[in-house]
Amino acid sequence: MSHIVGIRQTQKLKTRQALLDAALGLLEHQSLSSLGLREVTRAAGVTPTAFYRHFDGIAALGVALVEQTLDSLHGMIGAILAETGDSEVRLDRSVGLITRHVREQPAHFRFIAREQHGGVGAVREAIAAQLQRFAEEVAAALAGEPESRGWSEEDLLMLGGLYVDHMVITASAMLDAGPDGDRSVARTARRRLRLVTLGRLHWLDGPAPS
Amino acid sequence: MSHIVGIRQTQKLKTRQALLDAALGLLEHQSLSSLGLREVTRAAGVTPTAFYRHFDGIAALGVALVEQTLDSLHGMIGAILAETGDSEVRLDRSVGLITRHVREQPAHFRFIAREQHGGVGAVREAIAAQLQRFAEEVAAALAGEPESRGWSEEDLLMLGGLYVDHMVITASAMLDAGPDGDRSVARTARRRLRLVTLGRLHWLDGPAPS
DNA sequence: TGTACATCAGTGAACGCGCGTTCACTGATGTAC
DNA sequence: TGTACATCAGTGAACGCGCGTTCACTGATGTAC
Repeated sequence: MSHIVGIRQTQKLKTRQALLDAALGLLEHQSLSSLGLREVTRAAGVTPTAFYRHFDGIAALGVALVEQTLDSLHGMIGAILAETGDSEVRLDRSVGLITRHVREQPAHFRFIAREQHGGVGAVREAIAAQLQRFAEEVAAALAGEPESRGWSEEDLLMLGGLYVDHMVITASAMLDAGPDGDRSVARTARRRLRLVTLGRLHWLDGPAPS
Repeated sequence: MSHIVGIRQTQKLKTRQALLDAALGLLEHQSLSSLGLREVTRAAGVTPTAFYRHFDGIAALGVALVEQTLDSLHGMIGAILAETGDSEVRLDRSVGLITRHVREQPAHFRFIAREQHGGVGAVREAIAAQLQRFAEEVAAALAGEPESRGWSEEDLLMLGGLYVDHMVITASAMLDAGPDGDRSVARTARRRLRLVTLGRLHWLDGPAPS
């Protein structure tokens, strides 16, 4: 019981992380299904054989990458939900937070956008499950706001999902646009959010949803 | 000048189409960047060498596939825009049209959703250009409606893009959900559209957009 | 219409290469006493 | 603390395989006269 973490385990985790980091870097310009095991180990500085001490294969590494990557998105969502104040200001800050995170962690967002509909089933499912969790978290936060009085669970989840999907779309658009296009993408994202917010405020005016 | 189309040209086009069809079929379960040239020619029933009579490489085939595939989406968008009548009914019909098209041409939608953020730059750009065109078409159609009085060009384009993005998201969700999930995905899609429509109707009530 | 030549879509053999996976191994770390 | 043994993360050689691309070719189609 002596060591809580031994030298061995520490080193193993370091190698594992090196593999994950190397993979994420390589995925900037290709997709997971074309990523080679030898390519990853070469970039990580270990032999191909060592890979199998950590993952069954590239698909398993992809799933691990989903967990790790979505932690960073989770922090961002938390920060957005913590925003308070006038809705126009909040909306501005939300888009600002997305912009900053995308610029700080471009590889993470690119990975999620790319593999969300990518060729590796297990990874697609892992991403879908995490984004679903995010949508539920957003829905739960929305439920606490006065604007949501009278909303059904289902409608809150619909709106939460809409926000999450838009976050991914906006991040992806920023990546495609490059730093020079940030302002323009942010401008459009703000307008889209404003439109959705307006729809939200008048949701209960309309005909009963079917 | 005798023949408008000779036997040779006809046969060549047939082989080219066989390559495109074979590729689209194979892309159901993988992404373009992992698709092999030999794999495609094998499925199309020609030798690997023949491929080069039609395309420079897999990326060029991908771009050709974008053109072909988006023609089918274009028809769908036209059908949606042609819908008239009460907004609740239109919205219902639009979602119905998407559902039907997705079930009839699943490979086309899957390809677009997957490669929109995929690993092949030329293909990503081709898809982005076509979706931008679609957004402009939708914006032009929206401009003619009475609900758009007072809307700026920029806002119309923002809304057009929002509709197009949602069409892709909905189609992708249908594919992921499988036939049994169609009803539930359609239900959520209708609500999202309804929310956006409500936002549209109150767009000019809010503060001046910045 | 018939003939002689040109074109060119598709063939089949060949190439060098990097891939994923296996195996027996090494030597540092961990454990029992 | 010291010793003897067990564990196991990472090594390095080897394998068979399918890949993309090249090349000279064939024979049906097209063209000129």
